[in-house]
Formats: sequence, C-alpha cells, structure tokens
Amino acid sequence: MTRTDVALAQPSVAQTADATRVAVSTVIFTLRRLPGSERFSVALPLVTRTRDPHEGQWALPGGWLDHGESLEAAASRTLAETTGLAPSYLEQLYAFGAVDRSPTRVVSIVYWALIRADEIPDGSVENTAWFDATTLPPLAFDHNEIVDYALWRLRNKVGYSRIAHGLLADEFTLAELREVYEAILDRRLDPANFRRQVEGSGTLIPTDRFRTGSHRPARLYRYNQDVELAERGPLSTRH
Amino acid sequence: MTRTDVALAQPSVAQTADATRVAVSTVIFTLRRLPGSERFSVALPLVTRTRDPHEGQWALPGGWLDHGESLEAAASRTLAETTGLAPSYLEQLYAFGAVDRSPTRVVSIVYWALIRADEIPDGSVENTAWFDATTLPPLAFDHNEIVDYALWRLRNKVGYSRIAHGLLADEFTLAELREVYEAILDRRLDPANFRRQVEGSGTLIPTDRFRTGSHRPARLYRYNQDVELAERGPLSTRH
DNA sequence: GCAAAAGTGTTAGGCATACACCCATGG
DNA sequence: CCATGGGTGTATGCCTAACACTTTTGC
Repeated sequence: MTRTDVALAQPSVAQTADATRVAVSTVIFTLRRLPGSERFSVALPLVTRTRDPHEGQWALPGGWLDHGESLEAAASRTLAETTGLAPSYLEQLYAFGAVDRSPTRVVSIVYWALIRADEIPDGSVENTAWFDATTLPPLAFDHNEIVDYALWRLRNKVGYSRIAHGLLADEFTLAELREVYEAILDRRLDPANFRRQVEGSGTLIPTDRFRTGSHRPARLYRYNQDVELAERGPLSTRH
Repeated sequence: MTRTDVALAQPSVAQTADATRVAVSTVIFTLRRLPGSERFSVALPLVTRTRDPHEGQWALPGGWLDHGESLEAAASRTLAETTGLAPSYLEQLYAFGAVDRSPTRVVSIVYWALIRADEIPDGSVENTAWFDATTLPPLAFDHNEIVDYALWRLRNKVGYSRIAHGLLADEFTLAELREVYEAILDRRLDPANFRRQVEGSGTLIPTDRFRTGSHRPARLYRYNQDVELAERGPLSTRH
C-alpha cells in the first residue's frame, strides 16, 4: 500500500513499502494586498491532501522525485502539477529527514520560490488555496516548521541579495521595490535612505520612463542583469 | 548488483536496482599547521573508494541512509565508521541530486563539520588521508564541487557566527582565535581591531587564567554558552 | 493652492580600518 | 635590556538612521 506525504502525487517507479523514498516540496511566496490594508503581506499556496496520512489537511505542494529528473526539475514539475505555478525564482531550502515525520520513511527535499502576483493564473486551481504566511492553520506533517524556516530564510536573504526583484515586474518604481522589502521585513523603511542604499548598490538601472497617475511621477528602474539575483557561491550556475 | 557512491558502505535494507537511493556524506574540516609554515591551513579527510564506480579514487566519507535513522544521525554514523571522527559541529550543507552524478540514481544529503586537531584520534585509519582543502586531487563523483561549496559556506559563516569556536578548545587566547579566522579567511587580521570586535560581540567570557610560556602572558577566554554557535533560525533546536 | 509622493541635503552615531603607542614577559 | 607578542588609544572614513527640506504632480 502506497502512502504519500504530498498532495496529488504518485510514485513513478516501483518501490517496496520499506524503502526510504524521496519527495520534493516547495514553499512558494508571493505578495498580495489584503483587502482594507495598504501594505502588502506574504502569502503562499497550500493544497488539500486527498489521501492518508493527513487526508483533508493542508500541505505544501509537492510530489515524488522521478527516477530521471533532478531535484530542482522535480520541484518545478510537482509545483506546476499541483498548483499550475511556474516561479521566477527557485532555490533549495533544506532536506528534512526525521524518521517520524511521516508514517513511512520519507526524505523531503524542500525548495522555496518566489512568484509575482501577475504570474499567478486567473481562476482557482482545484484543492489549492492561498494563505497569509504568518497565520497558517495546522498543516500536515512538519510543514508548519518548514514554512517557518522558509520565511526566516526569505527575510534573511532579502537583506543581502536582490531576491526582492523576483517579486517585481521588469520595470518598477523605487516605491514599489520598497513596498516589497517592507512586506517581507514587516516594517517601514525610510524612503530617502532606501533610495540611496539601493541606488548605490549598482543593481538598478534607471530608465527614461516614469510611472504616472498620482502625484509626482516616479522614475522606473530595471534590474542590472550583470548582478546575480542571489549569491549562492560555487553552486550559482548549477542545480 | 549494488553500487555505492561512498566508500566502505553498504545498504542496510533491500533496494531494487532502479530505485533512487539516499546517501549521506560529510565534508569535515580541521586546521593544521603545515611543516615549515607559521600559519594554519584548512584540511579535510578523504577515503579511498574500494569498489566501482570510481574505485581507487578519493571521495568524501559517507554511506547509505539507514531506514530508521535521521539524516544527521546517518552523517555522524558514516563519518565515524569510515574515519573514526566525531565532530564538534555538524550542519547540513546541501542535497545533491543531479541525475548523472552517479551511474545509479543517488541523492546525497551532504553535511559539513568542524573538528579540533586534538579530537582526531592518533594513528591513521585505513584508507583515510588528510588533504589541504585548497589543493585537492580529482575526487570521485561531484565531490570536488561539494568541497568547494562547503569551503565557501565555511568562509561565509565565519563572518557572521561563532563557528570558529568549533575549532578551539574550551579555553583559548585571542591570538589563537584570530589564527582560526586567519586560516579560514586566508588573510591577516589586525590583532587590535580583532580584539575589540570579538570582545564587543558578547560571545566571549574572560577567565582569570593566562597562557604563559612566551613573552607577555595572554588571557584565556571561554565561550559564552548563552549565544548560539550559529544562527540557524527555526531549525536551531532540531535536526 | 493644497495634499501627497518623489527626490535631495544634512547631521549624528556606530563600526571597520589603520596605525601609533605602551605593557609584560623570556631570554 | 631587548625582542616580541599582548593590549590600549585614537583618528579617519564609510555606512546607516533620522529627519528637514525642495520638487512635481493630481485634484
């Protein structure tokens, strides 16, 4: 009898019940403006489990690792299969392998990802719903702890890399970039100092275009493609 | 026919030849004073592979994940079995899962570790030898890339955590602590500024004892146990 | 004109760097 | 007493935070 620790997934190769199996899950973050609030907040999609264990509970999107695919490819595939999403940024988070994290032995390689609101397909996907990252219900398995760790990593990494750009369109104003930082860090940033810091970092290229529509027009910027999105050291070019 | 991607290891549960298997390897660093040199340099142990693939080549110590043990326990166990070492610091590095990294499908959860020179048992262990981390021979599988990434992580982490203490005895002088930093970062540090930085960080407690024997005696310090060895966020208390 | 956001200027404080200098011990 | 590492003092420059101020638009 086969059990899964992720939703909507089935093993693709024959496995004995006693063997350790490898699953891949993804914590994928986006920003959304809550109704009634001016600020953005971090949200993520969860899927309902359709079988035991934890049937009916919410869980991270994921599935089994196929024999012929890399870990990152498995993360992308299972994310697309369960939620229809294709993230703009994807990075390995951690491998979870406690013996008792699932009734059967499962090692989960967890990825975390970013996606812009406009990249999310219209219309809801079956069994999928978006939740505020700070007020999650009890999730299946150790997925609450996994989300906590992913949030910690996101907040950490926004301080020393350009991952915030993974949540923005090609062109954006400094205010929009600042709102991304404010949502992730959950605190206000001084617009003047923020401008100087980010302008001095060399990661932004000013354009000739302006965002108009309210008050004084704001200059649009684009990414400097020469700068890495995130420092990953010797792994930056591989998977 | 069973193949392994780590030395001196054998699967403990029946596996089909086609199934993806989970291995655990460890990059364990120590410091040693090279003959003729005043400075310390980073070294790590490798084991010779005793079977195909890559028979005869040097590889990271490791082995298969047992069905009933956690990832970290597997790292500790396989490290002890192959090298006889029990590290003072152990942290997960990355999960490597490229399809072509081994003739059979193997996902390797790699840990990295620190050990003091005085914790290394006397007498050489069979098939094990220590290498300078910066001048390694071609290793089996993707182990060269893994070591590069572990070195990058070590150098990064020494800047924002206290992991250097994992390479020192309970009591140590500031010069000894500075030598650890200099070896890892491979550059000289100003003794005066280093002292102020580390004294101001609150991680050290001065003792009444002094290291004597040459010139002016140097005060011995010990760790402040209240401060985490390394920030791991929500994972700091678990495995 | 007025409100509000875009954008600039200025100051104070903290921290890293560089380096001059004094202290204490072994030989 | 002298060489050497232990340890202190201090000036400089950079970066951050705080906030006053000017500019430019919509209404």
